[in-house]
Amino acid sequence: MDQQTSATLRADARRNREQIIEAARTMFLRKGPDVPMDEIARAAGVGVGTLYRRFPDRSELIKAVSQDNLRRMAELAGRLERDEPDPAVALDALLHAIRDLYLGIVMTSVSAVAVQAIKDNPVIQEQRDELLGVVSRLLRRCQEQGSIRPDIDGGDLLLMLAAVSRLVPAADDDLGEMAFHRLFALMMDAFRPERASPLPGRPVDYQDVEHLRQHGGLAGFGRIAPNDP
Amino acid sequence: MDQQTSATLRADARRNREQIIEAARTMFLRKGPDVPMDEIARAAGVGVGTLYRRFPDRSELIKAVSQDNLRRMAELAGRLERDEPDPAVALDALLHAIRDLYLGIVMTSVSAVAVQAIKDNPVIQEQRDELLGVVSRLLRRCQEQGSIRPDIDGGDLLLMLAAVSRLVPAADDDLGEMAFHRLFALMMDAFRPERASPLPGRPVDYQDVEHLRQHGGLAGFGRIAPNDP
DNA sequence: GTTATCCGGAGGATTTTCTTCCGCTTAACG
DNA sequence: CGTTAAGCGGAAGAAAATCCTCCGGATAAC
Repeated sequence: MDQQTSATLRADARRNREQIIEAARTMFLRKGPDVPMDEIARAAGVGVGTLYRRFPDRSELIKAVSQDNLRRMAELAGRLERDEPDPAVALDALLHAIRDLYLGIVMTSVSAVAVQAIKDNPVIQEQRDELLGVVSRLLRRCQEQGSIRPDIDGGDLLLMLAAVSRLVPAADDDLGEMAFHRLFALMMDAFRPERASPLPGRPVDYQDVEHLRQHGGLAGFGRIAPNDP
Repeated sequence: MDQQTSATLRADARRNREQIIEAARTMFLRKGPDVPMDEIARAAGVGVGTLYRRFPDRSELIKAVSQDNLRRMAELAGRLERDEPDPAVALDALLHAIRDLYLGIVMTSVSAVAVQAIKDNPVIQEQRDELLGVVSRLLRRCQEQGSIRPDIDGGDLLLMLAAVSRLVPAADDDLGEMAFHRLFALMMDAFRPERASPLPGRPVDYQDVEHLRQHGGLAGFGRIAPNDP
């Protein structure tokens, strides 16, 4: 059912499908995972009927958004690692892409439905591993060259991104846009190595993040779909 | 109606009232402003009836929580400014108090209902101004003594706190607790001067935050009560 | 120009959340 | 202790929010 997605679809239908995913990506970030379907449809400029025709239920939509996010990121990550010799520049570019696309890293790494969607699809799963792998390697190289503090791991980065991502700006608010960019930049400075003060606890890795997701250890984490186990 | 709050109340009733406020404080942070009243009641270990008897509707509860938050913080802020000569130590202590109490700075500074509640009560309003004043002064002194980067304002601090506060840990999860403390520390490091790279935009002040709240310029900001104007 | 595909959104069905109400408990006080 | 006024819990009816189907009309494709 998901295969003829882009193939046998009429032009307007394909356009609408993309608009829906785009709108859902932002709305999930802005209002949370149980934002009403009507609102998503309105934001996408289509009727609810169209939304339901393309995505029979909420979890299908979440799956689609997650996979789309992941595909974009994996693509970019691969390209950057291949073409950009300086890991600091590459990591910077990757994080900026997350910001500019409101990519909701939370969703692709953290939602149970999204995780299920990923497991269901070997290609996507490979993309996920690839993406996390690239981030890990870039991070390590940055730490080796001294451009990122040594006392953090990928999970720390992920959690910080998740926190800041929650404050995605409204579409038409310049001040919000400015504040969001600024907050993001401020966050990135937190990872710089100069005179880093000792952090409590220990570096948080991807496995920790997975544990937090599964056990609801942090509010706003996991349970991206209302009826997640 | 709010005056005999602590006065003419039977001992068990007063205890319950406090438990409700405590539970609501955390639940608002964990689940957002429209968390069902039943959940708050359950978390407080009381029946819904008790909750409604004490707080006739949601906005009364939000008001009570906000005022309670503000009272605690203003008290601590005043004490710190008076007794602690080093502004860096004082500011640090203030921020740690916010963390330890899950104080929901968001709510006290940012919700329309909370803002209304504050305007309704001159004493509380004075406490609010006092608190923001203390933070401003401490911040300025820290910047003068070189312990905080000079290119930020109070609003930047507030927004960062709001972002990180959203990831309040679950009650019984050690990993979540650790990650939360760590994230908080990481955030504070972002404000140190040694690693300051040029930030985009301009310093965000309290007035900007107020504007963002009123116009919904940042997701998750403002509209703490479902029917906020 | 024809037709298969797609669209929008009104509105009934369903789920979630609110709020009241009353019989049972308990703190307060002599 | 015993009395009593204050307080409690939570079942259940009311209200609100959300879901999702359905079909007359529009439009891309050829």
